[in-house]
Amino acid sequence: MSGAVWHWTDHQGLLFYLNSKTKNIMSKVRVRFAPSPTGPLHMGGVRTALYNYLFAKKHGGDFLLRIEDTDQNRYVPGAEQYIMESLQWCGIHWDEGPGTENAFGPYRQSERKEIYRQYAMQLIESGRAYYAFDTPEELEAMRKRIEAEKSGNPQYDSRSRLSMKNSLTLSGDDVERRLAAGENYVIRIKTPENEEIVLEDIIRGTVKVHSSQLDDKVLFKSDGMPTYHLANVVDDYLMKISHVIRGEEWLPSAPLHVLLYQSLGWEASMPQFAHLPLLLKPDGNGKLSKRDGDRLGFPVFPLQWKDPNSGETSSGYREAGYFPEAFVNLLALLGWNPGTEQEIFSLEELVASFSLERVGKSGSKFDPEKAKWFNHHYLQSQPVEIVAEQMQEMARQQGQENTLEKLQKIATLMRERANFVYEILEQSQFFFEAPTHYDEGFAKKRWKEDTPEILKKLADVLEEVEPFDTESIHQVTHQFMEENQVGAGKLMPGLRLALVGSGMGPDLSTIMEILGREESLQRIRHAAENLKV
RNA sequence: GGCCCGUUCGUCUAGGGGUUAGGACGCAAGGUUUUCAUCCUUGUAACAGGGGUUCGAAUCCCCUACGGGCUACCA
Repeated sequence: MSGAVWHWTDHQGLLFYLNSKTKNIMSKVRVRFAPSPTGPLHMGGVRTALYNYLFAKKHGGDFLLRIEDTDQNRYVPGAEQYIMESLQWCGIHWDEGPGTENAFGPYRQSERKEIYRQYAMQLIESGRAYYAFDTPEELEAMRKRIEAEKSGNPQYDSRSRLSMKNSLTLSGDDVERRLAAGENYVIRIKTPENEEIVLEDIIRGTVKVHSSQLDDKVLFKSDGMPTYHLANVVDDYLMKISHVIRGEEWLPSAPLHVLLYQSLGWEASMPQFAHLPLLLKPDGNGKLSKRDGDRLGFPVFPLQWKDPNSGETSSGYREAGYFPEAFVNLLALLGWNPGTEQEIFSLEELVASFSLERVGKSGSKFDPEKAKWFNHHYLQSQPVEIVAEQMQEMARQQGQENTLEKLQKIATLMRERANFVYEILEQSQFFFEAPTHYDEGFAKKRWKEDTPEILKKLADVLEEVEPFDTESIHQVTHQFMEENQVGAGKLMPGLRLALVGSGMGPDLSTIMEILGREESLQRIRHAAENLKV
């Protein structure tokens, strides 16, 4: 948390901010989520998007989606679509993005190509950047040389650039000739030699880096596309982004971005930064990565993803049976907390409670067990109609056809013991088919010599129950126990074995109501005839 | 290697000079239940280490250790 930054909102949701550099600037909150379509978004990316969204909505601002596809070599077909579908599934809706027509668009960097060149040229003209003609081999040789000499960082920087082929070392004529001849070139930033770069991070406070540690990063590539660094600064400026909320992996290059704002003369409208702690692998160390796929025993992706190149499929939270509400809830609490003991939050509640000041500094490991607990909660609070519909669909895929009415009864009865809809179905199989075998251990303990006789007698009584519903069955069964001097501990386990096939499950009267008279009696009599211990 | 960031129960975390260091998940025990599960109750378990500053440090400062990120014409 930075001591130098305070902010508060008014009722219009405008954010006034004040920091040590800028004075009393009033601006609308505009944030962006800027993924690269190089594959599926993993849960860490979704969390970044979520925090951006929450922050924007909290302050009545805009949330934009910008596709950072400046690396044409890494483009993966379907990735952009996947990203959008993932956000939509989570309920994270963007105000501006690909597909929305707006003065700030387009929102794909590949469609903004010409814009960047103009600013790269501006930097060249003002002496803040320069052309470089070095080949990959020459770059490699330079790194090796510095490494061997131990004369500094093996990088293209204010020291080494003087021994390279660029518009700082070459004559003006030579540079002109090379450009005219169409020789490959890049544009690099000319990092100041001796300057302290200070940035205020909302989460981390003041971060200082000396410019001598920074290298002359490529801003504009030989293929005519900008690198992330240039594109991101130019777009954030043009799109009037007020806060850059992104992963901690960007912290080391944040000083470069500050330098770019300064060099382009945009320092007064530079956004505020907030670098989020990373999501870590639950086993061992390191940040969670796409490569982790299903290796850890739980999905790392919001939605299932099929890699178009390898054909490999990675599972997603949606397909694993998670409700988007649960996924969003658990993600929100991974790195942020409200300062109260509330843990269950709807998206609306998150919007109301969220603040960057309460985002922690250290990385968090994801706990699959707690994820299940969240889903359990949302399974209980879901309208039972929805649960039944999902059960119907799942059962249908397994070739089972059931009425919604029956499934609703089952869902009501069974869901509290399940974490996922599919678990309800798994634990409810006895509703759909009669036991084909009986749990041996349970039978051994509870199926007594006289159990078949008692059950047959009970079946005869149940034959007459009217109506055949939970209440009547319950009443008649208890009356039966009393009249026949049979305790519940004696009758019920056997009855359960007959109806369910094992020693588990909910209330037997309710089970019988759902099964119906015919099926219930058939099961009881079948067990009485056939089960021998 | 260099630069930067971090470190409270197993995990997510509260707590920011004086607390029995709080909650949640998990785990364990007990209760409820005709069974299993749910549910309820109780319990288990943490300030990385060392120096300071202070009457007093989990909290402020320094060092160490450990972990992480970055170090591409990737984002």
